[in-house]
Amino acid sequence: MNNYHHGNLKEELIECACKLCERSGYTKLSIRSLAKESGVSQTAPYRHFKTKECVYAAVATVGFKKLSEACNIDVEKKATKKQLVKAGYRYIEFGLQNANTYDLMFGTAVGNFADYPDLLESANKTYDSFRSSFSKLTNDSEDIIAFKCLTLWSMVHGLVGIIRKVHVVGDDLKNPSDGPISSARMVADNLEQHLDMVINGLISN
Amino acid sequence: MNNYHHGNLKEELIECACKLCERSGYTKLSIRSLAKESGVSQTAPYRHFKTKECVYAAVATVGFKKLSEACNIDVEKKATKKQLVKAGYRYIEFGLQNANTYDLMFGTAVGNFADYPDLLESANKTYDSFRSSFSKLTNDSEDIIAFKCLTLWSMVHGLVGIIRKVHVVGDDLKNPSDGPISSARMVADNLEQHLDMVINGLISN
DNA sequence: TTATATATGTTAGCAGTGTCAACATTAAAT
DNA sequence: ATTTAATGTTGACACTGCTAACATATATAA
Repeated sequence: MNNYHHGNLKEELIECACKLCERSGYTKLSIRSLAKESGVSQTAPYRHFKTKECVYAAVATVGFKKLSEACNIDVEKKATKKQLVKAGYRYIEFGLQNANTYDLMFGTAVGNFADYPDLLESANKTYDSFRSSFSKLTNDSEDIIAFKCLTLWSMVHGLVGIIRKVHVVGDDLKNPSDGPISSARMVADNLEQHLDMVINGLISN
Repeated sequence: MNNYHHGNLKEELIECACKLCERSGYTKLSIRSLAKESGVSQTAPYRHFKTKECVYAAVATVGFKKLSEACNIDVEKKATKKQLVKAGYRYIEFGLQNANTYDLMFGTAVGNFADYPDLLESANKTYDSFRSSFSKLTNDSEDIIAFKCLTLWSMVHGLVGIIRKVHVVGDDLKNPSDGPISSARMVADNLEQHLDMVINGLISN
């Protein structure tokens, strides 16, 4: 009960890392700053995370859980097309509003998910519920479902990346001067059309 | 003509940076290693690049030029749907075969393209030729074209990201143990179907 | 209960990094 | 020919990931 041992360091480090990553991006996160924030010595985090990449993996794991919640795909009920469009919309919203965390989840900072069982499981759950919902909209075979699911996922994933990167104004690509969110708003009005169009193509084919 | 001045340092640094970035990823690149490779002092690169991000921007600039070439969209001739599908295919191929460079072009390592005029121009050219080709397939208004173009671009961009990240095997996402290229091959057989499906949806609507 | 083993935290330090200031040398401009 | 600007060098600072050696608290077992 002495304060030599923190008692809850790992959880606090993860929480702190999530906050720091989302606020400033994962490149700005250092083990040392993490330790300082938790009022602990520079190398204490190494008792809980072998490398910095392990910290990234922990943040990404939390990220996938949040993404699942955000999309809020209810596997029990029969999914409708409208629900699916909404899930796609929420996916994009999540990607834009948690851009730095999203980088960690889909970028290269965490090399191989297989090295991080929790992360792998968290990512799989997200995808499974996505695919499971999709399968209820069609009588296609599993192969075709996987195929179409990949198409749709690529669509929303790609939109997150592109929207964040550019304004599409006339003939030019321009960087958003006012942040990704308002850049997204430009597209948001048409976003459901995008999704609807693609989903229609998929489920009617 | 003495060897105190290198004479061609900037070009050599860029070339070297491109090579190192593509080989090992941009995180492994250091100004110092770059200088060493060019046989010059540690801080010499700072005469040509104010910060490390400027080096990244230079690599990304070259990347966009290569991407344009790879897609090989001939603006003069009238584009066909087949050509467009092929361009999409080549886009994905480029993204997979130059994954590390692609990260630099579409990731967050280079913050604001507007800070790097060459990069902005290079990126704009790539997009312009893409959009220009697309516009020849339809009689839609410019707004609709931009809208559909964004959809298609997101599609291929998203596929690059997703294919690199995962194997889709049954119910699970699995990391490719044998690198992104062979992971892509798994999808490659159906890739033209993907693109064809989406493009059909776009130009027939 | 006491002894031991394990988990967790600390201190000191290495090798590497981006970046800057001050200085040296060469090429370009006047 | 002299000045100026461009380019390269040296030395240094603050920061980083990470390791080894040591300290302390907690869990386990005798």
